[in-house]
Amino acid sequence: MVESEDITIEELSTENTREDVKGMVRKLSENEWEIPVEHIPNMRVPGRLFVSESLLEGIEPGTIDQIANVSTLPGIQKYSMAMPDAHLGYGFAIGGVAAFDVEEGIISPGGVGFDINCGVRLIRTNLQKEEVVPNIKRLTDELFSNVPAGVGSKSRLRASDKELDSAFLEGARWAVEAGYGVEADFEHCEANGYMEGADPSQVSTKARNRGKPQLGTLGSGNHFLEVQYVDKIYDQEIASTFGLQEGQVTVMVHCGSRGAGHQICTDHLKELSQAVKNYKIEIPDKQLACAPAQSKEAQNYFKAMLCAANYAWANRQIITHWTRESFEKVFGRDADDLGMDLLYDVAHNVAKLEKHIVDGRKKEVYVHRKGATRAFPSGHPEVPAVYRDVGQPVLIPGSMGTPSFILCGSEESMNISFGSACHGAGRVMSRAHAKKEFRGQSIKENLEARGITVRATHPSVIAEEAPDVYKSSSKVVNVVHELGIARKVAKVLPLGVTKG
DNA sequence: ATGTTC
Repeated sequence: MVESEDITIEELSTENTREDVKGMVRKLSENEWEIPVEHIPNMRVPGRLFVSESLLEGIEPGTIDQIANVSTLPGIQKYSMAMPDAHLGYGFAIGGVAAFDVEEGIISPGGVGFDINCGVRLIRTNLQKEEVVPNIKRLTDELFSNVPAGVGSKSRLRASDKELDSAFLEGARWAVEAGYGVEADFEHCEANGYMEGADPSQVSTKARNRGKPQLGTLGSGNHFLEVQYVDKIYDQEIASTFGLQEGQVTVMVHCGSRGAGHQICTDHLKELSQAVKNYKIEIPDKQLACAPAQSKEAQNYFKAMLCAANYAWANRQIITHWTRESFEKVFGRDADDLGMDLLYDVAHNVAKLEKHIVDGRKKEVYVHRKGATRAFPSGHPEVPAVYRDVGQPVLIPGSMGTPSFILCGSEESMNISFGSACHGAGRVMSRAHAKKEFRGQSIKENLEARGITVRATHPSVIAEEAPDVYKSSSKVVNVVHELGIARKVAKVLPLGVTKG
C-alpha cells in the first residue's frame, strides 16, 4: 500500500521495476489486467488496468497501489479502473476512473484532480497544410501574443466580479453571449459547455482573486495551443461526420481552470480531510479525502467543482475567439470564411452524475474521471445530434512534437469503463530530470528542423515538455481502440505550438 | 496542474 502523504511523486516512481508490477496483476485479456482484492486490506472491488503488456512495463508499482486504494472507498461500483496512460497522481492515479453510488458512495476531489475540467478542444479550418506552412512562424507568433501563456499569466480580458460569476454559472455559454464565439460553439462542447448546479458561494475569495485575472489564459505545463494538420484518416465515414479530411489544418487547445480550479480543490480538500474523520470513513491514504456523496461537505465541493468546470469551458471558449482573430489577421479572411468551426470540446478532469447499467440494473453514479475522457457511443442522448449516429468525438492530445488523435466513443465503453477512455500520453520523466537531461534551445532546433515551430515563455518549458519525456501516445490510443472503448478516426501532426 | 513551498 502506498501512503503517499509526504512522499513526492518522483520518490515513488524511483521504485519502478517491471517485475514488481507484473506480480501485482492478473492478466484477463491482451489489454485487461486485474488487481485482485487481496492486494491490500479492505478492497471492496478488484482493480482493473486497461493496458497492453508493453505499456504495463512502464507503469509504476505506486500507480497499482493507488488504483487498489481507491477500491476501498464506500459505494465503489464494479472495479477501480485506470486507463493505459495511468501514472501517479494525488491520491487517485491520473488516468483513473471510479464510479460511486449516488446514495451509498462518496465524492472525492482527488478523483478529479487539481486542474478541474482540464480538457481539450479541436477547431476545424478549411485551410490545407500547404497554405499554412509558409505562414506558420507568423501565425504561431500571432497566437503566442494573442493568447497569454505561462505560470501566473494575466488575461487581456479584465473580468469583473459579475463576469466571473457568469463564467462560474454558465461556462462557454456565457463566453459566447459575451461575444467570444458563436452559438454553435457551446452546442459542440461536452455538456454544452456548462453544467447546472454550480454555486459561486462555495468558491473562496482567494479562488476568485486567482481566477479573475486568468480568465482567458493558457497556463503552463503540458497545456498548449497547437496548429496541426490531418496526417491520416483511419475511419473515412466517421471522419466525414466529424468534418475531417487528410491535409486539413486543425487547431487544438489543451488547458483548464488555472489558479481558480487549483484553489477550489485546495480549499475543499481541507474541508473534506476533516469530513472523512467526522464520517468515520477509513481511507488507506490521506490524499483520498472524501465525504458521503449526499453530505453537505461533498455537495459543497461538487458545487464549487462545477464552478471551476464552467470556468474552464469559458476559458477555452475565449481562447478560441482569440485563435480565430489570429487566423483572420494572418490569412486576411474572416473566421467563418476559414471554416473555423468547433469540432468538439472534452473534459478530462471532472466528476459527473451519470446513469450507467451495473449488474443489469440502471443506476445513478458519480463517475470520477481524472485524466480520462468521456467516450459515449452512438445513440447516447448526451452526444450532440450531429454526432449521435457515430458517437462522441474523443480528443487525445499528444505531447509537443508528437501526434494527437481524434477518436470516436464506442459501445464497449458503456460495458467496461463507465463510458470512458484515455486522455493522452503520461509522463515518463519528471520535470526536474527533463531539465537536466535536455536543453530547451536544442529541442526547439530539432523540432524546427522537422517543420514544427515552437513559441514558449522560456527555453526550460521546452526542455520540460520534450517529446521523450512522454509515453507514446500511439500505443496508448491503440489500447482503447482495440478494447472497443473508442475507435481511431484521425491522426493529426503539429505545425506550430505555443506553450507557457 | 499550481502566484511550481501559505
